[in-house]
Amino acid sequence: MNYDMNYDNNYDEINECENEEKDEYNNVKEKINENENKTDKVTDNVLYRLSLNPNKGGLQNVDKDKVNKIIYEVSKGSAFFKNAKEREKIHTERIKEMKKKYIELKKRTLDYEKQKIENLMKKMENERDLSQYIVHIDMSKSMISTANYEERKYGVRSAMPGYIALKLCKDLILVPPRHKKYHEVSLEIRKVISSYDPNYCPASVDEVFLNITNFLEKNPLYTPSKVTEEIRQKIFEKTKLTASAGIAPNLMLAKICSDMNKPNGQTELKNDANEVEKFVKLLPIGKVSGIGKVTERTLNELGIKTCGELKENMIYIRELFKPATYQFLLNVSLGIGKTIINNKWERKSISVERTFSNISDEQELYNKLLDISFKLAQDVEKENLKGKSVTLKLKTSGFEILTRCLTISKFIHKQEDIYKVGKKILDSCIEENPNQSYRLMGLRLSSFLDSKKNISLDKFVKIIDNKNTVDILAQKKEYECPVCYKVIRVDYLNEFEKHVNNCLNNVEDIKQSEFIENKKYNKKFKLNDKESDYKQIIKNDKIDNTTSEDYYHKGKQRLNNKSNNQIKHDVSSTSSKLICPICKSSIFCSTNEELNRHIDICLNNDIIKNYET
DNA sequence: AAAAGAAGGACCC
DNA sequence: GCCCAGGGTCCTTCTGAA
Repeated sequence: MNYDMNYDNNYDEINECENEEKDEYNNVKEKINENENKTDKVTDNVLYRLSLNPNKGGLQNVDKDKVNKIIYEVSKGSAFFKNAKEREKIHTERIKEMKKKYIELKKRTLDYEKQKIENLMKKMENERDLSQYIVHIDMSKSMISTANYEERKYGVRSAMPGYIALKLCKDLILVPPRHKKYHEVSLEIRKVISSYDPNYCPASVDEVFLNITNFLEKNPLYTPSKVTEEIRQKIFEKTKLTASAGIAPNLMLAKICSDMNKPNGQTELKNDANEVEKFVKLLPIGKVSGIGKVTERTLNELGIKTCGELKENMIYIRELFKPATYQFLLNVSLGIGKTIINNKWERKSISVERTFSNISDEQELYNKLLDISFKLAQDVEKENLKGKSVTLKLKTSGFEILTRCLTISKFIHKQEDIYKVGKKILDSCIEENPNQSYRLMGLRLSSFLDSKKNISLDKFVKIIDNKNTVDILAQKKEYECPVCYKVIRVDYLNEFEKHVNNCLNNVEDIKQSEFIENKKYNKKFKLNDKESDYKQIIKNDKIDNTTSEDYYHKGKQRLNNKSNNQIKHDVSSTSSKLICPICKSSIFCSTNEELNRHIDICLNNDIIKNYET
């Protein structure tokens, strides 16, 4: 079967393929039912979940029949399969509810709403930005670790468990990925690409977005497809790797296009409203990045297979889905996407997780935690991060995933500290469910203290001006410390700076106060037994009375102050007056936002210093 | 009362 | 001989309060 569709010329082919897929799917289903004598819907859907996704590239010429059967037979009865079934049941239930609602909605006329939504869509279409030429380059199919094209012919996909892959393809040799090589290669590629757009954005190891609009302007002899051709050619020369590419007026469409001519070809969607509409109308929703298995099936069950059908049904989508999803789907249905490439990525979390053979023994679990905390601390150090939220992730032997998160008031990065917090969570998990055995454990650090990003003095000055209270260059003023969340009164900025430095230095250790502050956590995780418990867990951590007092107050303060814009200057107000644990100055909190700004400022104390002199 | 934090999911590569 | 990863992001729902 040929899934190599050419969207530029033949749109009908898409529909044909869709039907063929469906037929084939039913075919497999029947065969399995024959063998297994099972006809329940759940199995049916689980199969859908486990089956190959025919939308993805590189799967033409695969005997999907056979592949699906093998996957099914090897998987059935496993804990994984049972879990998939369970999840599927829940999903199916959800869909049933939606359908009911959908039918109800269809009975109503909704003329007014329809009009409204149509107007909105028209407006969006009119404002469609067609001025940009975005290119998406995808190398993944030529270099990715587990499933290359040869293997794919056998139906092997990445993330497939080895034993299944081996059944599919007896001669399969699992080659360990060579990350170094990847790195070198991707550097080469990026070098090439940056000459066409210095602001390109690496979307992943093997994917890149770039905007060639500027290049085209400067080189009028080129056409978009010619530029892309050249890029791919250069990449090939340098790395001997093929790449597929998509050219379109926005990121979303470019990505879809790059998927259409794999592994070594390109597809262009012209910057023309009619072309885009035509393209989108017949586009299967599953092709869109962001619509995965679940959403695809949900929409399918509502009779929506293409973006065109999606567009027709937006009124119902609006009622059936949550606002963010609705907004997303609305854009999708119109083929509207981002036209600006944002290459500024900042990480929000960092994590390590490991799968292992089932463990129920407490001690072994703690050992795993130790290992993982080491690995995480290493990574954290490499990235030079400090965070104050630690999340423990566990997967039971039955493939159920649970995550528990604990946020403390200090930013941590050291292995011992990560371990301490992780252990606290693990303790409570074990207590909750003593004999549970697990097959995976993970730790994540988040809520970072960002020391470099986004801190400019301008911002600070502006904020202060807006508030019309403090001038940065004036003296005897109040500043909010970004670390301790408090307002400091100082005569000179360097005092303030000193304060911040102190705060930053003290960020290191987790003290008892950290845990005490987190009352909710204490309750939930049964940590009321303070002294004895803490002494064991946090060894060598002396309790600084002032500090713990203050943090306690701070926690209280924050809760008290949620909404009010109160009293920045009322020194006598007991509820708002705090002593900074670091510099011992009186401080006055109002909103968290302000406190955050304060943080930025403190972190930037170098700049402040320069400014001052 | 609103904002935030926690837990759970869906998705992507 | 093992026996469906691991690293991220974003969205949604629930909770809750000294």
